[in-house]
Amino acid sequence: MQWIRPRLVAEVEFAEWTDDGRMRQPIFMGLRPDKDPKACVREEAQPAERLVESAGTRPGLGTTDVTKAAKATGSPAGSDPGTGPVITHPDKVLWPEEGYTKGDLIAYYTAVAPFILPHLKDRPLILKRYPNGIGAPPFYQHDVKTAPAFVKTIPVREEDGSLVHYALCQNPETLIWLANMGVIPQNPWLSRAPELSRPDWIVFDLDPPGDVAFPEVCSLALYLREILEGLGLKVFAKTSGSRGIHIYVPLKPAYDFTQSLGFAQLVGAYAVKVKPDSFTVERSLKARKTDRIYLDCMQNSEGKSVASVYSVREKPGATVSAPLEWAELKRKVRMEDFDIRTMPKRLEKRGDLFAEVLKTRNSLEGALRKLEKLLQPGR
DNA sequence: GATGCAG
DNA sequence: CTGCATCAACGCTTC
DNA sequence: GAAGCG
Repeated sequence: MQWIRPRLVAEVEFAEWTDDGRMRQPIFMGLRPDKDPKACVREEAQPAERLVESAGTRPGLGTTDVTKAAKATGSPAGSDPGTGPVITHPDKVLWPEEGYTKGDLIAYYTAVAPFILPHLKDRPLILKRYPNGIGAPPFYQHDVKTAPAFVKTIPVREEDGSLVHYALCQNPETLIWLANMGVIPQNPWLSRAPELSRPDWIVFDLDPPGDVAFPEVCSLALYLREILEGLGLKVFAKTSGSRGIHIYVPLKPAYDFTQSLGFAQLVGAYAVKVKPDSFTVERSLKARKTDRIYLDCMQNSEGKSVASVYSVREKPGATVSAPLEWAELKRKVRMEDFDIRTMPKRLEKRGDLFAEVLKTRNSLEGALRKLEKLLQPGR
């Protein structure tokens, strides 16, 4: 048993709700010093909640205040489902160059929670944790053995027979808890519970080498869009927040990973066939020509993840993965235009430009027929 | 960043 | 009590 | 067989 005194507690009001119970408008009240030294909270590790709840995951209304909740219920903070996340070391600097702290990260995710949560919902998360900031080595965590009650997890049987409990991010509390654990980007699977072996999107990662400028990446993203739309697919783009562009092909969850990966690789082969001086699918860095954009299709394997839209990246400037309208790819957008400070304003102004991704359900049959025709020798 | 275990 | 290890994994490649 | 790659 251990006693923790939270130095600060998050004050977040969750005021409005959509019909299906998702948060619409969070009001981040900032971080408040814990004034009462006696208001120590006993944080007891709990076995993570094992059930996947489709409904009823709605977090507690009102101010999420650990201290108050603990007092009110008289029970240990971690064991009360109505209790919010405990924030530790909010002043810890995670981006040394900019001086951005863990508190900044938490404030960001709180602000964008209503927009990012629908994209994370029901997707197992691969936690990539940076407890000591982006300049120190991170570590990965798949199995979430202990977590507060508000964190839902889903058991997944691994190939070796072992059981791994993946976290699902179903509510704002979990988002804050993750950020507090040093999780900077959110890395969800490409499939959702309960259909974990059926991806509901394909991602093409256009990853430029050091000597290809961003406008060139944008122009090739537009070209890949032409290819995919020519196959009859509705597709969407976002910045990766690192150097490249991610193109999403939303799917009806009807294919397995072998099929979606196979399709992605065929598209990759076709892109290289048509523009061999621009694209490469060569995975080895050494064998890869340094003036070509790496079209990474291998991310579409089972159990892999791609940094989600609105994820903060572990990069200088605390850039975020930002959805783009196709017209924006033709204009002068820069990766650095979208960061931890500017994204909330853009969301307020433009709304969720990736909302359609969750409503679109492409089929692959027709596209595959067309693609096979295009790939026939002699064409 | 949190845990659990060795010393 | 302090200190230290642990916290993933997949297909494919080249060395 | 090990190590690199994303």
